[in-house]
Amino acid sequence: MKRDYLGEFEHIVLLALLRLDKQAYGMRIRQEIEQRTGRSVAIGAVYATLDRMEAKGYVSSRLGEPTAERGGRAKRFFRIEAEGAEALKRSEEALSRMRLGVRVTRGMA
Amino acid sequence: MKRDYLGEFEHIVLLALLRLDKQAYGMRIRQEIEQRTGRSVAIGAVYATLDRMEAKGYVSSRLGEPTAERGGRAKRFFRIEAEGAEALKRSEEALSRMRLGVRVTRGMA
DNA sequence: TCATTTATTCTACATTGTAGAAATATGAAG
DNA sequence: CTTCATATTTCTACAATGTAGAATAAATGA
Repeated sequence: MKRDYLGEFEHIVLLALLRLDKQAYGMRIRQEIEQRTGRSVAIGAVYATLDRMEAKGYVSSRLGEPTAERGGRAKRFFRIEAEGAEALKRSEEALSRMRLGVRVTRGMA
Repeated sequence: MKRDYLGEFEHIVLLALLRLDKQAYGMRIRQEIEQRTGRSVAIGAVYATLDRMEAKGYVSSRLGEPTAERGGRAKRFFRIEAEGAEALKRSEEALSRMRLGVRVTRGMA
């Protein structure tokens, strides 16, 4: 039952990675999503999603230098991999084609 | 754990409803999604998703006239309800805000 | 060493996604 | 009226994704 496109939250997390670029680590990703979308995000949800996408090869991670400025554990930075970018593209294109010609944000009913 | 936005497939199905308008019944919805997105869709997936969204008040359904032209069971037509339209709008807007300023379909890596 | 801070990891469960066989309802043919 | 072919929905079971929050870890400075 291997899927080749993204779930809703996976989609949002990948967009956050692109958006944050080198700054993409768990806590920051969560903050970015909360600020942009206005919805609250459990930190566990972010990591679970990232871990699963890493297992699929969609993202990779590396530990940052332990040079935090005011204490605290080292950051784990994530970046999108080619397969993740492709899945993102597929999902974006599928939605885009479904949306073609329909008014989605005005007088939908 | 009540969600106020859509899963990926729910999202696509709602877009299909808008797109098909009065023609929106299970088999046709499936066909529309397959044609637009290029992915194959199990008919059970369509109904399960529609049934769950109906339970949430996102869509409603009514049975069509049993006046099929070449035999076959009556169609069950679906339409999007106000709450579904709102959820769709929220999902679209969340994605849209996450996408703002990032190149999603070109040179993403 | 302890308190504080920042961040990740873990565990458990809810919701959504998926597949395909089974069932239902019709019209047409015999 | 019985059977066949067709169109469509319904059902069942399981896999994948989403979510929550407590627990744990690692670093700093007093």
